Amino acid sequence: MFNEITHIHRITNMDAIITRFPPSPTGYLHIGGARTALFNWLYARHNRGKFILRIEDTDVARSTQESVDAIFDALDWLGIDWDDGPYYQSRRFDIYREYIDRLVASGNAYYCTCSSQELEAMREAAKARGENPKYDGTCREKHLLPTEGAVIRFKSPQMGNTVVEDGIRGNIVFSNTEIDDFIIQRSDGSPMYNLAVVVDDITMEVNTIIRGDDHISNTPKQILLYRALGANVPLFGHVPMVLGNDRARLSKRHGAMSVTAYREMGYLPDALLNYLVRLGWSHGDQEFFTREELIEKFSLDHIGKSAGVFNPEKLLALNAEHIRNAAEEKLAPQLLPFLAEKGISADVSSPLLMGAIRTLKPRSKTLIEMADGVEFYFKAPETYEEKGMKKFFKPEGLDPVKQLTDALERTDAFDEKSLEAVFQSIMDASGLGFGKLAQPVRLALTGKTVSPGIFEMIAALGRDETIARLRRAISFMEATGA
RNA sequence: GUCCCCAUCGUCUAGCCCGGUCCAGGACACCGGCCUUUCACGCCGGCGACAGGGGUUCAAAUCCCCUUGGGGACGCCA
Repeated sequence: MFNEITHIHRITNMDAIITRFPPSPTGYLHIGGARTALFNWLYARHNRGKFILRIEDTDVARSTQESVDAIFDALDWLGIDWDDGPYYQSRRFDIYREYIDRLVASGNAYYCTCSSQELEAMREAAKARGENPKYDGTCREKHLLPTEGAVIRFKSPQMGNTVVEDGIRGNIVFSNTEIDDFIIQRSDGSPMYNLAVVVDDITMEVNTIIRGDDHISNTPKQILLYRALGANVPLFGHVPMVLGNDRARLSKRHGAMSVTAYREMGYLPDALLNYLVRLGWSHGDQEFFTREELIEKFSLDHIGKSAGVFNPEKLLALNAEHIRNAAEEKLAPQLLPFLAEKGISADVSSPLLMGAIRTLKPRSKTLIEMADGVEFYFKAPETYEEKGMKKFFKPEGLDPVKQLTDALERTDAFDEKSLEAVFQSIMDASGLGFGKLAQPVRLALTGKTVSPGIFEMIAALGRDETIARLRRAISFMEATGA
């Protein structure tokens, strides 16, 4: 795919790969955009190249500062950093003007005064003829001078082909008859997309463009622009798009599509990154990747060509796996906000938090689930689960629980091994099975019938709190006649 | 409508470029079982795909063509 020949031929500056991510700030950063950013970022990082962030806000009417901030926020959370920028196209109009002037001067562009009604009529006429709807070239040879309200069009060749050498798909041939004289400058003097990107990529020396395959049809136009401007054409790689479960292009109706929504739902950025990159890229049978592995192993030649369906369930499973594999110290700061929501303020590095996280890691698919599971460590139970009480707070269990509590009070070591020995001695003495002893204790400690393993949990909770909770439960049992 | 892209289990994919080792491998989901103090984790097993048709070849998931299906673009949006 990206073979040696292609590299030597296309990229003249051999020592650095320069990629970019150019979002237009018309909303939050969505899943698809994040994936594109990720591919470019990974490719640059893998090759020790440069990654540029550029805000494409030439459409002043639709661009907002809130969107810009939301994009920064999302990229920051994902840990996608940039080496250059952010550039704002809205601040580069002088540069575009200069290049447009060059195009007009060299006869590669011309002024056009056709009205939108006329344009609409042309498209209809072309369609009626069974052709691709396009501008018919009315003003092409008029040599119009700049006038109020005139646009500038690129004079594209009417014969021959333009071929896109795509690093992922190979060559894609377009007949130039399909490419019309597209507008490069609006009547208000602002540049249009195709012109602005090309000028930016030329001036920023971007030599590798990885983007969604919805841009394929723009590519021949851009190549024509590069040539007219006498610039080197960069290497293109069009990655397949992400679809919703109905195989339609991803949109809001497919559920949570903003990157930050996943932060709020308790996902780890590394899990989202892992999922997104695997949607379209593969490395043999490997499914789980750390961020470092991704940088090390990412390459363009294992990007598939077909569109993929976004599967939230697989993302969830991957998130669980990342939680399981993450260090407690790494999870703690990310968990804090979720605990805060429950009114729990914990010290990031407290032994209690570390222990709590350790016991919940294998049973939490999200940080929200983890926060729920961790809650009891910080809040002693105020009530006991109804069906648990009926089942486990029974008279015959009272005595063993008392004995266990006394025994725990006399125990120095509070590690899992010692705790197991203490339990064993009570079981031996009372003749009770493990479950008969463990379940009442679990209920006493957590208020619930479901929790982490009894020994790891007690070890994490600590002696004082464990005994206090057991005593409280004993009084409760005695008071209710259990 | 015109042009372009794509096509392996329900989904993400390995394999395809360099045909035989593939009666197609992994993962998610689902179903069984094991482990077990609860819930998970983990482990074992099951279900499940080369879109269809033509070629080429001793041999095709792999190469070629057609059909069908899906997606994208066609804007004074990006």
